[in-house]
Amino acid sequence: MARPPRCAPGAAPAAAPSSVIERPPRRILQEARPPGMRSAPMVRDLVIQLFRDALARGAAEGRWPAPPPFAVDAPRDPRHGDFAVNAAMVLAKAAGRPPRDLAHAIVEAVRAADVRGDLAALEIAGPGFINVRVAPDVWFRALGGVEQQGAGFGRSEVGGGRKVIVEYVSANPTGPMHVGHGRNAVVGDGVARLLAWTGHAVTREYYVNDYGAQVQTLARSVHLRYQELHGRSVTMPPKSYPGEYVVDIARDLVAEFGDAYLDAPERDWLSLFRDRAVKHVLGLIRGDLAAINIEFDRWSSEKALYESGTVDRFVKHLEEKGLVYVGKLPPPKSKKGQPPPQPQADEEGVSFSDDLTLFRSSRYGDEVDRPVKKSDGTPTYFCADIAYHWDKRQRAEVLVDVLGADHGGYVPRLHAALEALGASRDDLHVVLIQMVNLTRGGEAVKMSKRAGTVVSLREVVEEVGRDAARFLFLQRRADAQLDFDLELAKRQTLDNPVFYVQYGHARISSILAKAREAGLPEPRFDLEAVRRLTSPEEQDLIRRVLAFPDLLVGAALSYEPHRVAFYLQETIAAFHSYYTQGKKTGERVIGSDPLTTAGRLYLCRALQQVLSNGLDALGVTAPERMETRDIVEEA
RNA sequence: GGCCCCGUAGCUCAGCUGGACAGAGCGGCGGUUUCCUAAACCGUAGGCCGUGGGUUCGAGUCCCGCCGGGGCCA
Repeated sequence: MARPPRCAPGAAPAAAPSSVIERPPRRILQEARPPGMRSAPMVRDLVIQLFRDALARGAAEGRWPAPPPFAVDAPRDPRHGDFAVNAAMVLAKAAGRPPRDLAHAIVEAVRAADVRGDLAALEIAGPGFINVRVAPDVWFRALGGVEQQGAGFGRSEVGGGRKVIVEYVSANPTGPMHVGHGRNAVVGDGVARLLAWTGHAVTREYYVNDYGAQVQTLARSVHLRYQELHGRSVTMPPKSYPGEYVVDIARDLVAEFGDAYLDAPERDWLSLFRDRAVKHVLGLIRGDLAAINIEFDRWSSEKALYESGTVDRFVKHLEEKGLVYVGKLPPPKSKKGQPPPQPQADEEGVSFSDDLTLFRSSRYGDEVDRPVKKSDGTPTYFCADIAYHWDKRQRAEVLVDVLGADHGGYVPRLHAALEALGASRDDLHVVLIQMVNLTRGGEAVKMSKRAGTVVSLREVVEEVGRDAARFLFLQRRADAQLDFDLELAKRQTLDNPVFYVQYGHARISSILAKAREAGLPEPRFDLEAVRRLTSPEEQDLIRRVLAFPDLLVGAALSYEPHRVAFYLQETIAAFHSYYTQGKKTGERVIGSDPLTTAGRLYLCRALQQVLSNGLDALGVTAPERMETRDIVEEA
């Protein structure tokens, strides 16, 4: 079994998508909308509650069977009202009645339940949808929640304080981070932020592979450079780390130990050189991460798992549970017309001819049983990794691993391990990160690990800036290949999405500043004022603002931070459109009527808050103002 | 050879765990400015959602086959 690097090799040229889309654990979804758990009443919840009550009463009175889960969604077409409810359609079969017929009955029941008159209209449409139009005042009142919660608007408790460990990056400590690692880091951090926003107790964790073959190779590379610094000429073998940072490490060792290890046997220096090298490289990685504003709560060392005896105890545990046996791996199938394959050890020194200790993962959905101990009795990488996952599972209820997409094949055995050990496979959710293709003005930036032309994350961040790097990494679903154009990322124009969104925030801030200069009162929530927000554009913006908390819940529970990026772009586009619309009439936000102006300013403030909170959830800054650049007219 | 993923507008991609006529950005074409940022907006062209079946009241979304691209195990 190969020892997998834990991050996507973003440097590989022209690779295509491969992914496993996993769904959030079911039990979280079911608890996703506990009634009354939000501090501010959300409009959608109100509709759900009214339908639930009405359906429950009807069922109790025997008018129809107990309702299955039904959907309350905002329809794409605003003519279909504020929400479309499919309750009649999902209930029709069990009730033995045509959907539209049943819909009439349900509408009657909901009308009866709506004692406060929160619903302005209920219509039956199409195959049996019930289109709901909420009374305008319900929307207006809900807008007060934005001011009330401020920087916390959008926070929810759907996580119920559940402990989640998000493991991401976990790049081998053998060199600085490259762009592929960067995407993993930013997505992982985005997932962690979203989970925190939705009431989970999040630990961000980095698994340091500081024990196996890779870091020994690093140590040997350092030793070669160490010899070189003593005036010997060396050639770096193909499987070594030639980077300049390796020379730095060697230089430190020369300064400290002189030539003490120049001709010493490997056993004298290997672990010393390894430990020094790992420490140095982790410093580099920490710096790379800091440059994009990422910090971990915990660095878990593979080596420490061995040294503390955790791995040995874990193997004993597997033996006691009868989950392992001694046997051989099935030999690889020989192709037609080709000689049978010869036993050949893989990177970790495992061959199908060896007697291995195998974990019965095939009982739990894996293709074959996986070795946990090699023929010499030493544990495999996989063994330590499941020991680590088991340890994490003791510390948290839900685990998230952010892995490179080339680890798709690794996922079933992790699931198998959790299930075998008495947890649920759904306790671990894996986010697979696809390749990053770096381009500059449309031209592919050629990268090759072997040729040493991999572009480092640091270079990219220094060139395009932290915010652009973060936002663009979150622009796409994690499991879709990402084209990252350095030229575009750097551009300070509207075709750069991060700029577009940030500019929107700055523009709104500048409008609010203008109002302040004009001596207008600070925008506060005032029902009378916001009731003036009746234009289609304003109504649309109100609904967008109030959809924000639900958006965060959906993004968090499906581990998809890219949804937030899309939401922000769409929302600010709607504002720009509204603003320009007003320009035609000569009156945009600040107008002649004080009450209307107050309502519009409050809407601006609410939008500003939502943009700022959304950007925060992505770890991107929300600037108050942006430098006005002179527009050079081209003659 | 076995397993897995992907295939939506010229390009890059969304599509909220099946819902009502398929969306955005870029690019193309045509417009809008007495600034509370035109670093913006509006309009227009462009898609048998790879393909053939199936499930369903209803499929871009779920199931099976095929074609094409990729990944993992070998």
